[in-house]
Amino acid sequence: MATVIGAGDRSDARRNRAKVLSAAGEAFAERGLDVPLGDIARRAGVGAGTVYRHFPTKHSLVEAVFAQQLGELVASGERRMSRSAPTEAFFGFVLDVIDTSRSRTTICDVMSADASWPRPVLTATVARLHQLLTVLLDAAQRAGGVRPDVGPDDIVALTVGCAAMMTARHDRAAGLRLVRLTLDGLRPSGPVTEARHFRDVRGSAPGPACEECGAVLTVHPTGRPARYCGTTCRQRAHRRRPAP
Amino acid sequence: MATVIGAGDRSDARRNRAKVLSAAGEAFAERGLDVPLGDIARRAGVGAGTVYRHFPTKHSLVEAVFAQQLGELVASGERRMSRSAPTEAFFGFVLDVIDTSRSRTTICDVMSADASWPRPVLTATVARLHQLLTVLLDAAQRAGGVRPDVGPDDIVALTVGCAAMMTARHDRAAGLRLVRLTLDGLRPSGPVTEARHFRDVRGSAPGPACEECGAVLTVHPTGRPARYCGTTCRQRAHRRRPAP
Amino acid sequence: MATVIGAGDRSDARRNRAKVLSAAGEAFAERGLDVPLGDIARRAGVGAGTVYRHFPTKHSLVEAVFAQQLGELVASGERRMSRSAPTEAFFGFVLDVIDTSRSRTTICDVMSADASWPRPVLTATVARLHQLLTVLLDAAQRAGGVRPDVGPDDIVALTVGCAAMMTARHDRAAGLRLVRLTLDGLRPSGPVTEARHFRDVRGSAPGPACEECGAVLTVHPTGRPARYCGTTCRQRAHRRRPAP
Amino acid sequence: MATVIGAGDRSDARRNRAKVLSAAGEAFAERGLDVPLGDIARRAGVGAGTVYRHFPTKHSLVEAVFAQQLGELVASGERRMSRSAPTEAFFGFVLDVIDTSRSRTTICDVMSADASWPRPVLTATVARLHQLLTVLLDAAQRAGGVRPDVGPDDIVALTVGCAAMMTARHDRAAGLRLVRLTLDGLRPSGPVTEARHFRDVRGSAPGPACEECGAVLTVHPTGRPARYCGTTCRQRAHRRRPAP
DNA sequence: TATGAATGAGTCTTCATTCAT
DNA sequence: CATGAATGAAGACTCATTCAT
Repeated sequence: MATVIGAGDRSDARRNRAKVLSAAGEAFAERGLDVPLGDIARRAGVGAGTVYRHFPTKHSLVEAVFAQQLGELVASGERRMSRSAPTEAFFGFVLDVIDTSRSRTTICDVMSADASWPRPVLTATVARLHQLLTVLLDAAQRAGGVRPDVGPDDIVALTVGCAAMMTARHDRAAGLRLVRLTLDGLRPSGPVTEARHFRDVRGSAPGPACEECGAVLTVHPTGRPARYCGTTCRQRAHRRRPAP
Repeated sequence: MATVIGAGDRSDARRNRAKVLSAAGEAFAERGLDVPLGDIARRAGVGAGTVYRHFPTKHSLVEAVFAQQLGELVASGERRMSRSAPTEAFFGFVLDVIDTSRSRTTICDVMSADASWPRPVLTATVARLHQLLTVLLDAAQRAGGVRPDVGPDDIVALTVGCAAMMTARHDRAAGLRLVRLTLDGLRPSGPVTEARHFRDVRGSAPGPACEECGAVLTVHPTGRPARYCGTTCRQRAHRRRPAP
Repeated sequence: MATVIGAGDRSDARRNRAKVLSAAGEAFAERGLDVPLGDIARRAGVGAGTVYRHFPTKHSLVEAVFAQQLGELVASGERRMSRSAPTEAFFGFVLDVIDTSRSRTTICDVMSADASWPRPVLTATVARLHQLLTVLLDAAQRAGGVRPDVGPDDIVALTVGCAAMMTARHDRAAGLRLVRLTLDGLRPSGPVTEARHFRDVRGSAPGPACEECGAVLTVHPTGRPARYCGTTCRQRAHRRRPAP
Repeated sequence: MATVIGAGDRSDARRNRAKVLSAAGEAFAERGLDVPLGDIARRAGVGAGTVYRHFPTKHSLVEAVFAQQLGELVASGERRMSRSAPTEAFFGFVLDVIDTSRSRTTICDVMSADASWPRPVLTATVARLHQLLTVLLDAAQRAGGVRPDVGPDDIVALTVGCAAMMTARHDRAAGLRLVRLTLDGLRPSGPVTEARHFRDVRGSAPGPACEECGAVLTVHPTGRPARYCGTTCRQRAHRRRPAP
């Protein structure tokens, strides 16, 4: 069991650890989590064993890289929170997350759950991020800057999605434009659709929605609760079900 | 020197090809593109050699799987185009792409360019998809159902982003709600932000935009063309630049 | 998970499996369980992957090698049992195990429990061997050819010890001579020591023995049961105990 | 170019050397010679470099550990020699070696030649041990306490074998009983077998023996010297030879 | 000087691809 | 032809040994 090294150690060790961390960050961003550890070592200018001494598993290296990056995000978010008006802080933070995620494409892999990579990783940092997001969102919603019917989980998903947009659109400015388009949907004066009549519910479970298309369902005080917004969706959902 | 088998061959060969294709589709969806070829073969109930007879490379198998899936999408899109009103057809198609991508998570990997997987893959089918999208978008825009200042590339990026949202939000209905929120931003009555005054330009290059925040820039007929919308953004961009 | 291959497969596969098995047997005998798998593969004239196909772990290869060797031993023992007189069969079998163990030195590692190698291995075959030994021993004891106060576990330990002797004494004949000297102690007319008055108890727990020197203790029907054969041994055992 | 430190150096260096030595002894006993050097260093509470300062190779550490342990044995043997009657001294010494080898299982690896570990190691100490053994054996034999037809090499092999027995039999008392059973074969009134007529030859080459079963061969002054004790053994040996 | 960080060759294992049956 | 066995180039990880602090 290799000894994991803390911050109080020898200066050269600390320097090496930092070199490895940043090399890994770059490598992951450029080539995905599959880059060989040897490449990272070479990029950092150290031997493979050194990487290993600091991060006893490739897994733990991934963990450390993202923990650091998320840590920086959280720090910047906390700074914003104390310095800006609630709404501004919230949107600024989300934009920060999205924008910086360009240089670490794989953040999706880490934050989203379908990642093939074992991900009970990062739990602590992710939890901190989530909490910060909740606080910021809550404040922004109380200030009237964000529609009240979205919850933290929605924001996380939107963020991941926006990061993906930025990645898909190679032009940074164009990508940001799309992101703004998307995030503007969060404002209370947001866009209006056929299925727009969201109930004013705080949190991530904004009341019953059509299981097929997601439209908000009118709640009747009596009768069997509706699952779909109409016959069309009921039929579609039926077709989707596997034959018994 | 395996002979690749076309559609005109013996029927059992065609059947095998289909079996492999569907097994690979499932496997990729469930476990990502990294699933070993042997597993796919086993799942398909054929030998590894048989997979190779039909697809000379793993790469080409990936290609074929997504070509087929995109092909189905394109077909459904074409059906929509001929049957529905332009705006409805456009949004229906995009929603289709997003919604079905849940069962093949990796569509991002294939459509987005930063995928670690070599992707000059699918060129043909992707081109067809792109063209269909262009046509649908154009029609919807002409019908006034979609704001005129977005181009096909924007739509692709939005689609990829929305697929990511669906993946990140495990609740399908909640995911769809976010997607609608996002796509509503495409409607002409879309949301309005400080940086909203998009110029009415078709295509993926909607005129000069702030390189930092994406806001549209007012073009002055004389003088040096602006790169940023203001001092704030200029300063930000400056900080982003690596030290010389 | 590589597919492990049974006996009913392709002939070349079977041949390769056999080649690997015998190469591994030789290699383990010559150089211990630590020989690199690559060396075994080279010795067998196959690729590393082939070894892997047949034995998904190095562990399982070790397992298979010893299972086979023990299997052969068991078979020969069973043959002896049906063909020879009990005492002859018993000694013949034990000598067989000891003598053949020269060509597979590491049998100790597998049969003895302190082997650093994970050894819940082989349980089935070892159990069979143990049972055969029990039957043979029992028959020989009933025939009066083996003193009645030893149990199967004693025989296993003696066997392991004798194998070690053979290994330590490079001259095969001289080694066998020592082994005979040792095994002769099993005969009813065996050697006589100060502590020789073993109780006539069958099995591996032949009644109370001095915890220090192993001499058989006289059992008194009353009083506190003795742990040592005398003051000398009690004192020695005391010195051995760690200070409190 | 680490300087090896002798016994005449600073006292803390000597203390460190001792700590490493004892830590290594424990580690080898518990986990075999394969225990990583780093673990030994940690167990000793020193840095890896310190281990290296005292023992320039892992090999030399092993050497030192066993040299020390054997040294202790030799010392105790010499004490016995001067204090006890010859026979008692001999058997006491051998039992000592066997019994203490329980706490350093790997003595077999060091004393027996097939050890995968390079062993021209301990030559000096082993030679001393060997010499002591020879003296003790000789005295015991002259005193009539040990049969005259065994040599020092036989004793070494018996000792190694008995140590293996102790290891194989987890119950210490039961193990000791087996050991006594075995060592009793060394007494002049030892057991008698079909192949028992050992010639009274001192040393490790006690005259011509059957190459197959080890029985002593009658030497005829004329004719071709016999290699086997009879037709049965000749046939067995023939079957053992590899096909040409 | 002692420490423990760095090194890199060597080991096991995987898997895309080829090829004998 | 289909099958699945063989191949061998990587990749993750270990650890004896060296060397900077």
